[in-house]
Amino acid sequence: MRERIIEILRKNVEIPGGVSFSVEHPPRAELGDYATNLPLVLAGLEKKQPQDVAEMLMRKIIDPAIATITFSPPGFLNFQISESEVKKEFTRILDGKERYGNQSRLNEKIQVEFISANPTGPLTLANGRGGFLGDVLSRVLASQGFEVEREYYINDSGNQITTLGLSILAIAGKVLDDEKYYHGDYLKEWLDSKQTLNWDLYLKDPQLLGIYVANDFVKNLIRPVIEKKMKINFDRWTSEQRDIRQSRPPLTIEFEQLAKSISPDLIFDRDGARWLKTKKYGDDKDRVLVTSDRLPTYFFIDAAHYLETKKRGFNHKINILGADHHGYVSRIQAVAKIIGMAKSEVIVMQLVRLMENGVERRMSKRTGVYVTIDELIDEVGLDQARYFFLEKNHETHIDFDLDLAKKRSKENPVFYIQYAHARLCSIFIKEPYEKSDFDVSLLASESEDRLIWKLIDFPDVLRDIAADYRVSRLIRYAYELAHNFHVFYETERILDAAADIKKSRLQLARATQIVLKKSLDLLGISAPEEM
RNA sequence: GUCCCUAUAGCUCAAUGGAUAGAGCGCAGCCCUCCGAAGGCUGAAAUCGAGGUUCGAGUCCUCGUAGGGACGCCA
Repeated sequence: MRERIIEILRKNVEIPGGVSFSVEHPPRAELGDYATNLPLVLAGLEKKQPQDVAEMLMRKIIDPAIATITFSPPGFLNFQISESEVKKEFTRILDGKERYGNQSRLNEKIQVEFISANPTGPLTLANGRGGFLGDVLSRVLASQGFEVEREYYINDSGNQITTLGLSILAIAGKVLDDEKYYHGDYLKEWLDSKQTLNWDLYLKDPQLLGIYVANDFVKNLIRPVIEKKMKINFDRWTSEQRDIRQSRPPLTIEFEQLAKSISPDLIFDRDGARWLKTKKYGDDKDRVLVTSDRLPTYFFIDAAHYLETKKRGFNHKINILGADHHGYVSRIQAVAKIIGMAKSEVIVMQLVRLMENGVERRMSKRTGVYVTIDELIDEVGLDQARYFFLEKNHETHIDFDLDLAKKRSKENPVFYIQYAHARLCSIFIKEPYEKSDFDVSLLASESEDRLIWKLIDFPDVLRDIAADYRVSRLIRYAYELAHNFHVFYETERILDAAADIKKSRLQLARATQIVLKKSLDLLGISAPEEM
């Protein structure tokens, strides 16, 4: 509906290009359904009084969707939407059902890479946070017409894999233990599950053992948790080893040649190493591609990975990373520019701190005492876990209160939303839904009006999320929708109202059920029919 | 030392530069002869500090203060 207002404004008024103005709900409902600051904006531009501009605009804006226009100081126009237009939008919900709020296909491919945890152990809470964000964001983007690929990148080679192999050797007593090795119980469990191992081979090549362990971890510790516990599915599990390092012809060489073709000095040798001049693209220093030991760095491989993504037709990539990677952002964005990817975004998730009895419990992959995401889901439930992680914007730190999360308290916001859905379902158990005509003018009480407007906002919410990736908006939306419904339900009678009113209220309840269910589906939170 | 994130009610969080800063928890109360009280309603309570930009700043800029994080030819 907001887009419709903007359209109407542009159709009736000549607005210079590049001028940005707002269309939003006014702070108080009695002012109108939508408000714009256009008079203020244009007055500033044309050096006129906002009120004069507003009066001129009020004469010009004519559209059947707009019933009345009023001016309010210092320079806003308030619109009241006509009843017929409200009914039209309302009907779109009932007819569109679960497709309400979707946009038509755009023919634009986006890759969302997320989680991509090191395969050296089970998934942490931070992995969980990024996972839920990527999952919901992918679904919202798909609803807005983008062709989305969800990618999990397995870092199954490199130094941390060698360390993993050495860690097993240390636990088996074959090499001396070291502080930098991994020490979690899961390593011992892996070792115990193996009858015989070719120690001579692995002592000679610890990375070989690391690859073996990492593959097992992905297969047994990571992938089942993602798919079965977190209920997240990926379109592509990309292996660093298989898909990037062993690509023929080598992607790394292709990247290097591409960089050289842009400018020969982008690649240079210094101190026996090979460098990429990322500084030229906004990084604070240049970065090494090949070490003086002639080994490609993780960064070089990642550059090759970006190139591979681009070559498969993606001109837009969203990469969701943990907070510890923030120093990595500018160099990978430099790569995106070099390979000519049109849009590249890196979302850095801020930390999750685990609080227990008022004190922080350290999370570390190397101590083996941190709480894993599957453990958390087992304790608090998937719906709760998703809600807690998605509730806050990705740039805020989360203090995850374990005690509170474990408590299945009645005041829980998840139950609040689910209860609204269960209440709706119970209405239609008593009175099976039938499509019928209805009269919006009979839904004129404050609680009904608010509920209707909340429903109509839904497509705008999805549109906003697709633009700024703030998935927490959808959590808020679902909560507010549930609240508006609860108020409506407490204030107005549905089943024992007069026949014509009942008919209209049942349509309103139906529309609410549709949108609430869809919101929960997008969030990956279950919508129980009874509880 | 450099860089990133954060600072709003007792606590956890909202608020595309817009009108009287909103919720939940907690606290003090009220509402089931009535479609599900896992609900509704009422009340007390807040923008870290100092400048600046703007018709207008919680929001943008500068400088402080405080908390968290990152700074390797590791990944």
